[in-house]
Amino acid sequence: MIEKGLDVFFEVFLRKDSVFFDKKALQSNYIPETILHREEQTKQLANILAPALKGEKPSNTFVYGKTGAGKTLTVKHTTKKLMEVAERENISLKVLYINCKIKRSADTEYRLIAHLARELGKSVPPTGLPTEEVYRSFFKALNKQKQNYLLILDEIDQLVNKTGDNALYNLTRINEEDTESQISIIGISNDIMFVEGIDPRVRSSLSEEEIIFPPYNALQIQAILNQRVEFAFNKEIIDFGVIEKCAAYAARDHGDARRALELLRVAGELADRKNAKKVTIEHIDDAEAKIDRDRIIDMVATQPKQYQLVLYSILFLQSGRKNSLFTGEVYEVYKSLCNKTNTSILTQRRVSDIISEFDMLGIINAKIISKGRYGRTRDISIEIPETTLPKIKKILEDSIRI
DNA sequence: GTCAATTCACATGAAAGAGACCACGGTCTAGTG
DNA sequence: CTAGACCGTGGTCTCTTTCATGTGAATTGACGA
Repeated sequence: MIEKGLDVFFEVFLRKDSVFFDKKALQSNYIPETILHREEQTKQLANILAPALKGEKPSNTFVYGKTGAGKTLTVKHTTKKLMEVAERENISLKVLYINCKIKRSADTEYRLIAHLARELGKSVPPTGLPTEEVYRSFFKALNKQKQNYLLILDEIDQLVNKTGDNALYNLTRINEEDTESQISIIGISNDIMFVEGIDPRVRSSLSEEEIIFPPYNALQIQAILNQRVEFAFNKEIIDFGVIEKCAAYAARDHGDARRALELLRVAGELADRKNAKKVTIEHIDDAEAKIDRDRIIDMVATQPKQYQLVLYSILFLQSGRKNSLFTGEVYEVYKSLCNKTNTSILTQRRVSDIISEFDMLGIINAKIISKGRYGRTRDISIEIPETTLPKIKKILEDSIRI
């Protein structure tokens, strides 16, 4: 019976009209043919990279801008065009794109170099080798053939924050040594202040050129959305004012185009699920709420057990009363919770760090306050919307109690 | 009443340890010719 | 003789602990008016 129901469901699903024509255009890895409102930056970048076509080494470049400002998109787009010409003209040039933020991919020195070596056709184990060894392997691959490399390090600030500037220093020094190949580095960062913290030698050689991506304003986001809507949705599906609303939402926090596109996509999905003929403003509102909720739920559910215990302690304490709570109290509750669930107890030092990590994730709000004679502590309050709280609690209870 | 010293309850940093992973090379063992 | 199992060594990486130091204002207590 159920089987039959499913069959029907899938068939209906297949034949159902969708508001989407091609959802791909709304996904974040989609590269449109023309990039709107980034002409200036594209030109700058093209100017910097062009020498590569003549076999010269382009300057190392730093690209700044807030999330969703089109940095990655522009860089990818430009290098892609560059490669097309290079291939046509038979110029030996290679572009390596690495996102330093992706876990277990390139977020440490070892992994970055290992990743690079692998890109050059060396097989490097994910761990076990001395970093030196991996460098050697990488250099060897580099020298095997004369070629210019364009190394794009996306979210480079993550790499440096976590592991220091050692890797960057070594990479910039490759060109000083007498090697066959040359490497140009394009660093992409969300954080403008981040260069302040790195070794001056690295900084000067790394940021020979700088390109800054200002955030989009609401009008520009509208234009971008309109461009994507052409491809993504069927004709006349988008209700009046939807684009504007989407753009307004996204422009509200630093013109994040990625967010605007996600909003639109989720709104479309919601409309689909409700069998609506059009995507309306209400769908946008729902989508905004849903994105927020999903984000938090996902974050909470994927936390390690110890983290969940700490979070549960906070929720537990908060639900009992109105006033805010402090680290010491949370730690006491956490300890007893550990005893109940047979979990090893972490030190207060560690729990303190965990609390501050939750603060960074935006799940809680932890302000450091001084209570004078009565010490210094964090003033903790929960940032999760009322409506989502019960669900979060349920998730935590389920995963802790086992 | 005023002002500097004290004190609390943690925050914050640095360093080092534990344990999970993994590669590599050497040794042992069993199977093969 | 050789392939494969097994072990010890040495490496990375993440999560923790340990030890040390920092911090901001309420409180205290000496001091002077």
